Amino acid sequence: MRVLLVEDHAKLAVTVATGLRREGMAVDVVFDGHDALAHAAAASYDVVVLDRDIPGVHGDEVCRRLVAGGSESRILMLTAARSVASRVEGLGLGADDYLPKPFDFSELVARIRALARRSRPALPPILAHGDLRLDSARRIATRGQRPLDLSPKEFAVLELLLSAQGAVVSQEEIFERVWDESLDPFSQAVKTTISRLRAKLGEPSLIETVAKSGYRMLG
Amino acid sequence: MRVLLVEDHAKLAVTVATGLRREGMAVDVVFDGHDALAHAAAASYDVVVLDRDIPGVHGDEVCRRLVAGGSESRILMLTAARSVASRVEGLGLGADDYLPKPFDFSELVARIRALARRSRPALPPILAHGDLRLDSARRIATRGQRPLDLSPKEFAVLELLLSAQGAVVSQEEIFERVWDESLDPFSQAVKTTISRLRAKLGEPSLIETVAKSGYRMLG
DNA sequence: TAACGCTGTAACCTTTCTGCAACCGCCGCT
DNA sequence: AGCGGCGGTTGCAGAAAGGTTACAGCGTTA
Repeated sequence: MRVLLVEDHAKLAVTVATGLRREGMAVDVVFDGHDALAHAAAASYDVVVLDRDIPGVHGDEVCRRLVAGGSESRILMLTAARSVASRVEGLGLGADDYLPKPFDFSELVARIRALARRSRPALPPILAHGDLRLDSARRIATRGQRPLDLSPKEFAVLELLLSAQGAVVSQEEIFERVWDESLDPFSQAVKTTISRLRAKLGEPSLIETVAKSGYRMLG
Repeated sequence: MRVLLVEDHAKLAVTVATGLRREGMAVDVVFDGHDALAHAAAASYDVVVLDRDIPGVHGDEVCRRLVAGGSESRILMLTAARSVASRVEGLGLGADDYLPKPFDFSELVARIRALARRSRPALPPILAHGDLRLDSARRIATRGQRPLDLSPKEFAVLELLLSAQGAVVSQEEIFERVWDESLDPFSQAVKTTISRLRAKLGEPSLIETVAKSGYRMLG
């Protein structure tokens, strides 16, 4: 695990760095904001431990630039003040965690570990078919780059068709699996919904009608 | 945080429940073992606070069945005896912690919190989503640089939405996880709270409504 | 005690969804 | 060619869902 420690008080910096190394982390130390930015740009750290009050570029500014620059590193801010106001500021800058000084060393270690462990959120399973994508958990559908604004019923029907992987799905099955019994079995709801779906999906057409049997995804 | 309190001593139950609610927890109370099992099966609690000596099904048995049933909840046993032997028994049944009566209220709160934390180890110290940040431990929320003044309920709902990482969260689930049973199930509390949250979060809008299925964080 | 903040209720308004029904067009059969 | 069946399309209206706001009860605070 790689850690960048940004701390201008030499003595504290050495103490902390040594302690972290003893915990098995690879620690680089810099003393001011400029070096911090330079190092962060040059190497990829899992966690940047950033004292707020440092020479050169102020910690807040370093934090802001790291975030703005799309850094992959997690930022743990060390704040001297413990007032609510300063906490709020810390949060607003985009840090991932913060720790008021003075802090307990074991707590610092625990927090660094927690940040490093935090992996990028696992991507939800996505149904894809050609350039069409359905994210069921988020209820988002896209065709190519274009987001599709689907109603719940439309989404459900499309989800069903996609999960059939190109096999034909009969109207009856669609009806049974998307609607409940309260609806007239001779209802035209399915064909209406398919029609609206086609309109929203756009060209080239993705839903094929198989005469007298049902529908299936093309592609 | 949702807590199920199983305690047949009415007066004590009310006192404890009130105290826990004041700490911001959603507390359901039942007085015997049967109800305890029924409730635990029906809803998902973070922590079950279980008096050992209760009518119906004995506390030990409730505990055993919860564990056997693969419950996600953490179990905190309240035991009358304070002997080491009873402690061993309690833990042997699968409880996650135990507390001998009489106990200090603040200790109960601390233990519940500790258990809840353990059940959700993945929650990062600071929940972030775009320029929105929540520090759950300190109950501070900011949007960009601006601090948000959220009420407890608003905070809880926002926390839930954030932790869903953009997935859709149904109104029902929000209701179950933020409110307790004392509230009418047809209550409009959720939509009211969402509305107030939106107003406080400001523009651009961050909470999206997904028709007939719930809400999700945008972005 | 007065003032305040939090929260649920209710009333009212707006938006969205969705089934229906009428109409259209294609195709095959007589 | 004419007809009938099947499927597609679309305007419409009722219903349901969601949003907003004022207000009241309650507990806490000054």
